Amino acid sequence: MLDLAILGLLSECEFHGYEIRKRLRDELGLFANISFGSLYPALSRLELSGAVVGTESIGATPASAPIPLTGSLGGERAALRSRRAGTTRGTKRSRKVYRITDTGRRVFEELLAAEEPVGTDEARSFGLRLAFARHLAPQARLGLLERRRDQLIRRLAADRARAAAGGDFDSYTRSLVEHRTETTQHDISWLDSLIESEKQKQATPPTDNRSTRTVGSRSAAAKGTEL
Amino acid sequence: MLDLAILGLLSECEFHGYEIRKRLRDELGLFANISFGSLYPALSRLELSGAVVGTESIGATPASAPIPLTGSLGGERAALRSRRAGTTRGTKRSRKVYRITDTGRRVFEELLAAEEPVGTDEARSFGLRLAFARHLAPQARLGLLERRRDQLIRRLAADRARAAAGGDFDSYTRSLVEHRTETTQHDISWLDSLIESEKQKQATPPTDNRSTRTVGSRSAAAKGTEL
DNA sequence: GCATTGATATATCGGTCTGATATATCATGT
DNA sequence: ACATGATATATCAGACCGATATATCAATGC
Repeated sequence: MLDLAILGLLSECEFHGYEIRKRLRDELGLFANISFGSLYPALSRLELSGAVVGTESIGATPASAPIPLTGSLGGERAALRSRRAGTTRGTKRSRKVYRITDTGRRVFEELLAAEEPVGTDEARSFGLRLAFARHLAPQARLGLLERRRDQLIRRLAADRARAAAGGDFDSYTRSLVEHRTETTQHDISWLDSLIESEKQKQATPPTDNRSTRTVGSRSAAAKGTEL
Repeated sequence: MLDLAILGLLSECEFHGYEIRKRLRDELGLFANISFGSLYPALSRLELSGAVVGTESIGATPASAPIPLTGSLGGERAALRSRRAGTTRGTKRSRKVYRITDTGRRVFEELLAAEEPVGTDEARSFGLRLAFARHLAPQARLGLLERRRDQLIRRLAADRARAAAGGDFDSYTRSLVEHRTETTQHDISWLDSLIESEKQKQATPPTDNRSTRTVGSRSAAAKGTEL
């Protein structure tokens, strides 16, 4: 889960731990606030397995900055300032910058294409994979969408069975189940439109006919579903 | 989290571990498939702290069945059958039946009324508390709903900031964030209607004027929200 | 000037939950 | 007779979270 997110981030740019946390929090909103107690062990794990390499970057960076692309680090400004002021001592603030390796890219693609674990944070797992869907082969992408759709269909069936059978719910519980059902239906419609637009894209492979519009948004949902 | 769910279940009836798992899975759909690796430790924890007592119930139950209320246990049928067949040996299948104590009820109310942890499984945590909302004081119930609403408002703001600022998303990521935004809006509307109907209920406390209809379903959402 | 606050940065610890696995009893179908 | 599957409990490694510790530095206030 975390490994996939980290590798996905690093596949585009190199970062240090603290920055990875921020990106994961701000970029997609799928990870509220990754704990350092899971982030740093994850980075160690990935480094040990050779998926990433971490280089100790101890300030005092020369003007030809190999500073990572992040343009807003207090440390960098401090380094510049101290150099401008004539102090030769760079900042001693240590940052370990991580870079993905070829092995890492392979691992990333494996994780991304892997069968999703069921029952454990399904929504987050799917969301994360969808956010990196551009790295998937078209056919694998379609598989991802359809597996997620199946999950939701099963959930809808379970919710309906609950509503039909039991029934000894109080009004709060009843409202909870009702709302869940509606939400699941909405999710399924969304997936239907994603799947439809994905199939359309694959049907016309060569000429990229102005299909830059947001995928699956507001297009009539696939008619089959029977909600 | 699990403790709250377990105590809530046991507050109505006594169960053994396996049955608790089933109920948690089937009843609300909030827990997909609780792992025994968390369930049994949780029960031990609760027993050690005096919130529940577990009595080893080794089959051979007399006909005046103090069998827990679950009417569908293979073991029970087996016991009956073996008795009918003249065998004095009851089933040796051991089950540990857990019963909530007064301490446990107190702990349950504390957990239920406690400030929800943020960021960690917010949806599940809220859903669980809503399912037990009947055990809350009206004012605490309103607090629960309004805290949840605040969470969602914050999420909506964050998602909009993401959509506004960044913008270097591919079509999949864009669709993901769009869909999340819609879902959050839907959740807020739902909470608005729950809050509205809760306030209405509290405004007219004495005469229970036919308010048995499902709470907050289909009623015009509170107008203020500005979605 | 200098102290407090807050952002940046890494690390570790205890505790909770998951997934896998082991072990056993019993019912049912073939 | 034998396999399959539901019932029932238990344990383990590993992932993740929340809290906490530590340190550097910027900005703010007095």
